[in-house]
Amino acid sequence: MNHKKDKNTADDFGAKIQCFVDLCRDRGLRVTPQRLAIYKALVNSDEHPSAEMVYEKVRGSLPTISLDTVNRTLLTFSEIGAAFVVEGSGGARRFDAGLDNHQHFKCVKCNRIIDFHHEPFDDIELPASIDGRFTVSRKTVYVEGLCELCQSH
Amino acid sequence: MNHKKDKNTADDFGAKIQCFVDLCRDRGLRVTPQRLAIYKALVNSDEHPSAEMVYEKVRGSLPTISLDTVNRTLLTFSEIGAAFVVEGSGGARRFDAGLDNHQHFKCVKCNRIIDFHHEPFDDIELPASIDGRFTVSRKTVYVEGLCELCQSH
DNA sequence: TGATAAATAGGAGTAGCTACTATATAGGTG
DNA sequence: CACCTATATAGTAGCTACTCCTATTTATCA
Repeated sequence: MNHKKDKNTADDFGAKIQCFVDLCRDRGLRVTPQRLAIYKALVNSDEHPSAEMVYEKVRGSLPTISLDTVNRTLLTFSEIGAAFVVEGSGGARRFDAGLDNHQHFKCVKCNRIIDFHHEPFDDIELPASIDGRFTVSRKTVYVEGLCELCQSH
Repeated sequence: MNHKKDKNTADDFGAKIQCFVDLCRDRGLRVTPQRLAIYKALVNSDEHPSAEMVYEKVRGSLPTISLDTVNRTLLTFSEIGAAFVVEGSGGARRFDAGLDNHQHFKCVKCNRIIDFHHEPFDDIELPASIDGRFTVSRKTVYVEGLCELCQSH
């Protein structure tokens, strides 16, 4: 279930890297030592790191790498599908008066957050592994994509 | 369905404000003109504003208010339950290699993001109002609360 | 109405990007 | 297999979104 709990076997790991290299070539991206190191650091992390966290890891093998390269590279990865940005993270904190039950759709282009309401989502049943282990204060369905204004470009 | 589509009637609005005033008093918080103005701006907004956006609105009636006050006040509101922070917003961008289907639990105290996997969540059915209107690139169940380490304090 | 604990304004400091430019290099080509 | 060139990188500067601090103001209660 937890795909990162134990160290990946050498074969697993090699396969993932090969996959990644193929993906880069496929998209016409060069396979640089920086990109490889950043990808490895990301795959070997189980904390959903920020750019800063990846930067600290990668500096072990590439001491002169810059934080900007790490950030840019991680964004590039999310464009080619080698990684993704954890939902809602990044950018300014947003507030909601929370007057009614609703869920959020976020446009990844213009950053608008649009409410919608689908009753079945109002009371999601969490598995016991979560409910028992953590104190849950909020659970919701979260949707991302392009809003109607931004898709017409 | 969309609770903010039309202007609230004067009565609705008055009731909300009264509710808010009662809540403040209940929690021993003073009802200041700043707090009222900020709350009104939030309730009348349908964009899930950032502190900056609320700041711009409130400056109309309180030209000398500071951004820090707006930020601090909005956070106070979320502590007393008069508002809440939109899931995942705020803080640094976080990355995920996305090798398996999984959902995220975020600890609001230590900011760790912990994977969990519950198969029924892998393919959530969105209502037609969303699927038809937007280009959806990502949909997930998102859970927030206190992790096992942080609840023991 | 006066006292006081709480709240605010303003400014300084910090984190996390983001844009820019000169240098370096991956990978195709002859 | 050395060269060429478009792509990528390092380093720096600038910007946004907070966050912390302190002096001043003010909502509330006696």
